[in-house]
Amino acid sequence: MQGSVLSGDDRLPKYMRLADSIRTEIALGKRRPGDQIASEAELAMHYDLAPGTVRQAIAILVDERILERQHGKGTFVRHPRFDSSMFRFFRFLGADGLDLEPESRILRRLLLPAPEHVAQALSIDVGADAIFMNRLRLVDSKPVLVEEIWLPLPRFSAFLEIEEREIGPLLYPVYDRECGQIVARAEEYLTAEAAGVEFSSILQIEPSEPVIVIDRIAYAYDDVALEWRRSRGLAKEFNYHASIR
Amino acid sequence: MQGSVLSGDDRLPKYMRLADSIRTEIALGKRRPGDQIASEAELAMHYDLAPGTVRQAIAILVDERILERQHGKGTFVRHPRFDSSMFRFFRFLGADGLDLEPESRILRRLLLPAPEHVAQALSIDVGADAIFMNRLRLVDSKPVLVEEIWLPLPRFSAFLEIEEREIGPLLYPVYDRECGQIVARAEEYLTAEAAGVEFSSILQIEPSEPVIVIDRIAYAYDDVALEWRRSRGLAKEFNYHASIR
DNA sequence: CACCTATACTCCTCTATAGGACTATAGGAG
DNA sequence: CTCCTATAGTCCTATAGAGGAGTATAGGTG
Repeated sequence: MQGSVLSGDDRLPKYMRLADSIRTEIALGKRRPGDQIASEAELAMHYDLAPGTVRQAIAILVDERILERQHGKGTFVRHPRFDSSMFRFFRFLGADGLDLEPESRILRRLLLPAPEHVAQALSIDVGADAIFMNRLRLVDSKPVLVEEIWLPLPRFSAFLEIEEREIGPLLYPVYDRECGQIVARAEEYLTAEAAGVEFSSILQIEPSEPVIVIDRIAYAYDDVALEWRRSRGLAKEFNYHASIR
Repeated sequence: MQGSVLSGDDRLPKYMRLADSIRTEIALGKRRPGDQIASEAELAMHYDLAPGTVRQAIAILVDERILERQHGKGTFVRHPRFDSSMFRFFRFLGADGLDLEPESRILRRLLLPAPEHVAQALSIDVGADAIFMNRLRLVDSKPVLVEEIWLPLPRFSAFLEIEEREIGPLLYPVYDRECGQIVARAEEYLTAEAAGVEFSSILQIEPSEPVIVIDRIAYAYDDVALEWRRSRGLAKEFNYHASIR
């Protein structure tokens, strides 16, 4: 096929409109992570563009970490891989000095009315029912992280039905497989506080000991908020790194 | 001038070698933040390259936040602006709800033998003398942040001589003006802990109250480590945001 | 004086083309 | 069977050029 025309505002540069068009295809689910997109030559032919213009469009999406180029193979929808990012920050070393894979234990999973800050983040009505899950992460059978997770309905209603043993330590693959929801990006907000009575007993520390609190809102490709999560972990195991310039 | 030849390994693509060449000029101090570099057309002429190749080289440096393009005006060495980044994280609001400019009070400034972690970061000998500075940041006359700062000799020897009143709240401009040292980028490492007796008294809080600890190593354009800094601030005023994908 | 216009310089968009480098596969040589 | 080679498809590098768009300035117009 040849001579197809780019949609969108024609006052915008062609490379932007092509990038928008590919981004939209992904947001609509026509292309999933891992899928190969059309080659640069095909896109150029299809939309009647010069190769350089196509490359410029793709460069934008590579920069946004939506696409990934592989020299000699093709261009692919990137697999977002940050579910375990909490363990970029928390390094738990076993007696042998090697990183340990943390276990997961679900403490509660039920419907509850969403509190205000959650409802706002997930764009649902305050007090509307949502799925609430309470999870404990353990390393060497010692608790290191507690999580409060909120998921909106009806998008995640299937998540209440599935067996607990089907839920591994990584939740985002489960969201994809069981509910068809793909997490594309997230925003994290980080602070610290004293553990307090509730969490000190769960984490088996003193109430005055500091914990890191990470709030995360996860979004789909179309920017719909999918999950609200608050994680608390031992501050002394926590180390975050950032490069700034 | 025309027909100049790119230096560096000629197995590398030309755009990379041009980027390297510009980066090196900046590292050597031939170009300073704010300076305008040669136009794309001039560079293309000078090195006998196609305009697209020059643009590709500049794009790399723009991506690295070393250069900045201004449509219609030119391309400039970017001003690194992150000295106040601590106050991206700590938001101190006055009674009127507006952001407050924090004051600075230097508690100590003297030569001391560098402890191991500092010496390692600054690539100097353990126990070698270095400048140590202890600084307090205040908002509304209330202490909110304590800083320990280490600077290597002989690079910063002028810093010991200058009057305290010449040192404003922002140190990096002082490093530039007084010592000719430009901070180009930094690495930050973040954790939290209980304040402890020493810092609780300085920050006027309880010893058990949590504080955020930010270690920062600042580097020049040529990747020489210029400053080691550890800042401690009230955790409850601290909020860090990150986008991940 | 205030305003407009022409000019020159900058980066930006887009076209068109040629060949190199990397990957994968099919088929033949040994 | 293993190894090599040819081939085709992919992204990557580089060339050359035309015109658009934003910025600044000099000089003319009213």
